Amino acid sequence: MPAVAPDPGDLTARARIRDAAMAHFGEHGFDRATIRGIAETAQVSPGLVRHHFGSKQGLREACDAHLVKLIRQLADRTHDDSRLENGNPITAARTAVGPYESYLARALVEGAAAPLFDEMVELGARWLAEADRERDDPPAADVQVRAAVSTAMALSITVLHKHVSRAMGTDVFSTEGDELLARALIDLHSHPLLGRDQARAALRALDRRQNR
Amino acid sequence: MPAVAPDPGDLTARARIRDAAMAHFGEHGFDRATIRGIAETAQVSPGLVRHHFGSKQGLREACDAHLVKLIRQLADRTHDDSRLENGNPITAARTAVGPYESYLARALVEGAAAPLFDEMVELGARWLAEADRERDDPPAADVQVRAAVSTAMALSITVLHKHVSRAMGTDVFSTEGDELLARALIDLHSHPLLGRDQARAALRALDRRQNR
DNA sequence: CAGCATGCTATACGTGCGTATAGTAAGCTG
DNA sequence: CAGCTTACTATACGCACGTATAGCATGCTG
Repeated sequence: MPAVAPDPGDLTARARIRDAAMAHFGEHGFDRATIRGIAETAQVSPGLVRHHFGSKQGLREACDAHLVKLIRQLADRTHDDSRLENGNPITAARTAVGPYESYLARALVEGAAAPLFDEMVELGARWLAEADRERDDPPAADVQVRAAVSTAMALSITVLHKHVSRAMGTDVFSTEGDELLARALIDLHSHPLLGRDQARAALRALDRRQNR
Repeated sequence: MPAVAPDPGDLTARARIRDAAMAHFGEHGFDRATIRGIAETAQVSPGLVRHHFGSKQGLREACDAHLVKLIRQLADRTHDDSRLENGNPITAARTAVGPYESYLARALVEGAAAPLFDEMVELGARWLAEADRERDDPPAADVQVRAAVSTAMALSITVLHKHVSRAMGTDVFSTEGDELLARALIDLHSHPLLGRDQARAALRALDRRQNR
C-alpha cells in the first residue's frame, strides 16, 4: 500500500516514468541517472520520456513538484492530526516521506527542492513558536534561524543515512534501526549538551567577540 | 594564510591539481566537474591530471585522502588543545575545515569519504563517553549510536548550508551568519526539546511498541 | 470518412568527456 | 655521454548520453 493514495490515472506511463525517475535520481543522483535507464525501469521507450517531460531537467522539475505536493498533503494531515505521539513534527515527516527518502536527500543536496526545505522550516518555525511560549528565558536566536538549523539537523539523518547506518551498525531505515535511532534522538533531545550556565558563558563569550 | 601549513613542496603541479579538483568537486559535484576544467584551474594540461592520478576516480580518492589527513591533524591538535571554548569538538572541526567545506559536503553526500565520517564519529564517541561519566541516569542508547546521530546532525549545517543560509536570510559561512548560527546552536543545545518526563514517556511508548 | 491530436517507438545526430597514446624536455645515475 | 625516470603537452579515440526527427497506431471530433 503506498503511503499516499495515488491520483486517479496515476498508473499511466507518465506516472510510471516519474516514479522510475525518482528512484533513479535518488539512487544515482541526477547526473549519473540516464533517461535510457529510467525508461527501461518504466518499461517505455526513451523517446517517450522526452515526449512527456521535454527534457531531463523538465523531468527533474516534475519530480520535485510531485514531492512538494506529497509533503504538503502530509503537512496538512499532520496538522489536523493533533494526537501525534512522535512529539516532533519533523521526525513525523521523516518517517512519512518513506519511499521517496533517497530522492529527497539527493534533491536537497543538489540544491534543488528549495521550496520543499522552506516549507519544512516554516512548519518547524510554527512549532518552535508554540514551544517558546512555555519558556521562561528569551531565546538566544530568532525563531526563523532556529527553525532553519533544526530542520537541517532533522534532515541530516535522511541525507547522511548511508554513513549513519554504517556507523550505527544497522540500517537506519530498517525497523530495528528506526528503534535505535528513536532512542538516540530521545536521549540527545532530553540531555542538553550545554548546561544553562555553560550556555550563558558561551553567549557572553560571543558578545565579547562581537564587541571587539 | 591557509588553515593548515602546506606540506613542503605543496605548490607543485600535483598539489595545484588536487586543490583545483577539491574546489571543482565541491562546487559542481563529482560528475559535473570535468578533468579539463580542473586542469585549466590548475593551469596544467588535462593529460597531466591523468599522469599523476591515473583516473578521475583516483583523483577523487586523493582528494579524500588529503581531507582525511587534514581532519586527523585537526583532531590531534584539538585534542591537545584543552582550552577549547567552543565546548563542542564537532563545531570546532566544522569551522576549521574551512575552505574545504563544500568538498566535504559533496563527498559525504555522494557516499565517498566514509573513513572521514567514521573518524568524526569516533571523535564524537570519545567526547560523549566523557560526558556520560557526569550523568546520573543511564543513556537510552549506545554511545556509538548517539555519536553517529550527533555527528550527522552537526554536519547537516555544512551539508545543507545552501538551504540553511536561504532560510536564515544570511550566508552561514559569513562571519555574521556564523554568529547567528552559534547563538542558535547554543540555544538549541541548552534547551532540550523533550523534558525528562516527556523523554521517559517516549521511551516507555517505544518499549510498548517493541514488546507488541 | 477526413482531419487531427495524443501516446508511443525507432533511429539517428552531435557532442562533451574520460581515457589512451605518442611525444618532448629536463634531471638524475652509471 | 648513454640510458632511464619523471614531469608534462598535444592529439586522437570511443563511447555514453541528451536531444532531435520521423513515423505509426489509436481515438476523438466535425
